[in-house]
Amino acid sequence: MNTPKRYLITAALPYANGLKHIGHLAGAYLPADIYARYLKAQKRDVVFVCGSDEHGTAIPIQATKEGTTAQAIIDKYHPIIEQNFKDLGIGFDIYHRTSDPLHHETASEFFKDLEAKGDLETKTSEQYFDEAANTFLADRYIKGTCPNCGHSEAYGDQCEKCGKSLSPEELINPVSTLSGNAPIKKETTHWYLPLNRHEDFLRKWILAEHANDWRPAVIGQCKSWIEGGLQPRAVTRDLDWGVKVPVAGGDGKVLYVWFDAPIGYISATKQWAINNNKDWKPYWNDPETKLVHFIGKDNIVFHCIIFPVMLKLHGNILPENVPANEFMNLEGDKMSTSRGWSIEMDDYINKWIKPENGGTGLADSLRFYLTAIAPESKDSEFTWKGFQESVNGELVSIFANFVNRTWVLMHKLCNSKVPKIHPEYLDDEDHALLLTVKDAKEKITGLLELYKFREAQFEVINLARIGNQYMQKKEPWILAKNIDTDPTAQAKIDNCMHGCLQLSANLAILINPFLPFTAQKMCHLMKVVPKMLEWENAGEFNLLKVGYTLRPPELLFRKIEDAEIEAELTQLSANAAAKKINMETTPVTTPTGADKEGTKNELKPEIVFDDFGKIDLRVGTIIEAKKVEKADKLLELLVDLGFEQRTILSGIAMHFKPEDIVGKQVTIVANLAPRKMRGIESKGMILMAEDAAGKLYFVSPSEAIAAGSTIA
RNA sequence: GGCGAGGUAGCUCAGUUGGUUAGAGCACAGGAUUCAUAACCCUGAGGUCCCGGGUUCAAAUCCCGGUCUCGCUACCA
Repeated sequence: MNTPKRYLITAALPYANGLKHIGHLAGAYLPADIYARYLKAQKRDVVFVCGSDEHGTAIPIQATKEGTTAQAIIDKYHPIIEQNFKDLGIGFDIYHRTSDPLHHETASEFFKDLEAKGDLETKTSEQYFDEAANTFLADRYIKGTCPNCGHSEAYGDQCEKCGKSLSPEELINPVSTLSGNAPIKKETTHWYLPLNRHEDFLRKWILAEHANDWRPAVIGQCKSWIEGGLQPRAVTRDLDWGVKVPVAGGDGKVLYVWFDAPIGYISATKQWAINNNKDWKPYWNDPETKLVHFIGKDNIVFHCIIFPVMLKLHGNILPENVPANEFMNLEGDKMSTSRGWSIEMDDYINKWIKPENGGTGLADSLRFYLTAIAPESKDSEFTWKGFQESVNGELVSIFANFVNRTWVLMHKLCNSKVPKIHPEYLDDEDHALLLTVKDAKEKITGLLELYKFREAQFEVINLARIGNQYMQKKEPWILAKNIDTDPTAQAKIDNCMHGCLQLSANLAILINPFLPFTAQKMCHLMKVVPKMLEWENAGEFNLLKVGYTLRPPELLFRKIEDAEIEAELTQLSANAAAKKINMETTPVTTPTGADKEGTKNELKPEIVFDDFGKIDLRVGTIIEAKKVEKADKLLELLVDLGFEQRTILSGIAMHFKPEDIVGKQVTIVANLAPRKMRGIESKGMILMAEDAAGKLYFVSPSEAIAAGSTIA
C-alpha cells in the first residue's frame, strides 16, 4: 500500500464515571500511543485523538447516588483521567470531552445531516407524558389497572399479578409514578438508524475487502452481526442529559450515547485543529487519510458496523483498520473496579511513578510489561510476579544493562568520548553488527505497520541482546589489560565501543514509540536533541559524532523488589476484601445491566410497614431442580411450601448445580404474580444474597424448620 | 441456547497455502566471565500441540463431534 497522506488515530473514549484501570490502558490507549508515536517518528502527518465520553444514563444515575449533579461527576473524572494518561506517556494530540459545546454542535450537525438526507427512519407514536415532571414516561414509570385481571398496580410494561405483557396504552386509569398525576398522551417521535439498508455495503466492505487485513476476532464478530440480520437501531432517547435532538419533535430527547460518542472523535479533531490553526476536514473527508480505531473487543460492533454506516452516510472516510484487543485479566480473575480486583492507573501512578520511587522510568516499566503481554490475539493475564520478572529480566538486565555497561566502559576506556573508528581493525563481527541493526529496523517497522506491537517490542529487546553478545565477544575490558603490550588494543577497544554507542543510539530510536520516557533519558545521556529519534535515523551508524563527550552513566530503570510485589498482592486482596465487606453489609438489590456498577451502597426509598406487609415471605424446601433448556442462567425448581408445591424459575444456573441444591431451605416470595419465562410459568421468587464478587447465597433459616413457615 | 474468537513447554507467546527430529524469550540446571543494576555470555533439560474420530503418503495446521475460557446476544420476578 502507498503511504497515506495523513493519519487519524483514535482510542476509545473512556466513560467518565470513574477511574480507568490498566486493562483499559493495555487494551486501547497504549497500542494506539505506540502506533501514533511510531508514525510521528516517521514524520507522517498524524493526529491522535481521544476524550471523555460524558453522556448516557449511567452518569446522571451515578450523580443521584453521590448526591450531586451529572456535571459534577464528569468534572471530577475528566481531569483525573486526562492527567493519568499524561503521566503514563499517552501522548494524545487532544483529549477532548463530549460535554463540550463544540461536540454538541458537531453531533447535532451530524444528526441533522442524516435526518435531512432521509437516512434515518422515524417511528412516531403516542406516549404518556408527565406534565408535572415535564418528561415522557418510560413504560415502567406508569402504573394503572390491568385490563386483564383488574389488578390496580399493573406497570406499563407488564402486570405483576397476572403476568401479562402490556403496553402503557392498555392500562386503565394510568398514573405517573413520578408525580402521581395522570399522564397525558403526547405524540413522540424516535429516530432509528436503519442498519438493514446497509447490509450489502457492510458485506462487501468488511467480509470481502478486509477479510485478510483485519484481526480474525474482529472479522468474526462482524460476520456474526451481519449474518444475524441487521435491525434499525434507535438513535434517540427520552432523557435530558446529552446532546439535544436538533430537529422538530426532538424536545426532551437526546441522542443515544452510542450515536453521540464516536462523533466525539470528530469534534476532538476539530478542537485540535482550532488549537493548532489547522484544517480538520481532510482528516475526516479525504480518502487519502488513514483512519485507525484502537478499541477493546467489547467495542467491535460500534466501530466496525454502526459508526462506519454513520460515516458513510455522512460522507466521511471509513476506518482502514480496527485493531481490537482482547481483555487483560489480573492474577487469575477478570479485572473489575467495583470488585476491587484491578489496578487503577491512578493508583499505579501514585504508588510507583513518584520521583523518589523511580519516576517516569516506572511508567515505562509498566508500558513495557503491558506491551509484552498485550492481548493482541487472546486474553492475557497481568501478574505482579510476571511484571517483576519481565521488567527485571528483560528490560533491566538486557536493555538497560547494555546501555549502562556501554556508558561505563566508554568513560573508563575511551576518555568519556565517542571513539573514532580504525577501519584497518574492523572485522566481520563489526560489519555484521551494522547489518543486524538495519535488519532489525526493517523487521520492527513491518511489525508496527501490522499492529503487532508485542512482537515489535520483543525485537527491540532482542537487538539489545545482540549488543550484549557483541560486547561479550569483543571483551574490551580484556583488551584494556593488554594496552601496554598490544599496540592494537586501543584501536580495537575504540571500534567496539563505537559500535556499542551507535547501537545504543539506534536502540533509543527504536524503543521510543514503546518507552518514550526512556528514549528521552537516552537522548540526555547522549547529549543529543530529540530530533535524533526520527525513524529514518535508525539503521545509521553515524548518529553520535566522533570525539563528542557524553554524559556519565545513569541507570535507566531500577529493579522491582520482591517486597514491593508482595505488598501489591497483599493490597489487592485487601481491596477486594474491603469491597466485599462493604457490599455485604448493605442491602442487596438486583441491579441489572448498565446500571449495575456501584449501585449497592444506595438504599431504596423508604417504605411504610403496610408496603412490607403486602409481601408474603415463606420458607420453602427445594425438592427438585433442573436446568431450563436453551437458557444459560435459569433453573426450574419444584419448591415445597407445606400447603402446596410449585414451580419456580430462578436465574441461578451459573452459580449452582441442580443436584447440589435439592433439599435446601430457601426464602420464597409466595404471592408474587406468576410470570412466564422460556415458556415455563414461575410462581414466586427465590431470594438470593449477592456479594461483591457477584457470588450468590441462599437466604435460609438458620435451622431447618417446617416448609411453609411464614417470615416477617 | 445462538454466534464469534481462543485452548501449543512451568509462564508469556510464534508457528505462513498440511511436509524432516514443533520454535523464541522468561523461569530452571550446568559452565564461563567480571565492564555492568548478583547483571551479561555459552550449553542443556522441558511439549499426548485440549480430548475423540475422520481425510491424507503426511495433520498443531483440513473436516466432524465433544470439552474448557473469553466476548456479543437471548435469558436472568
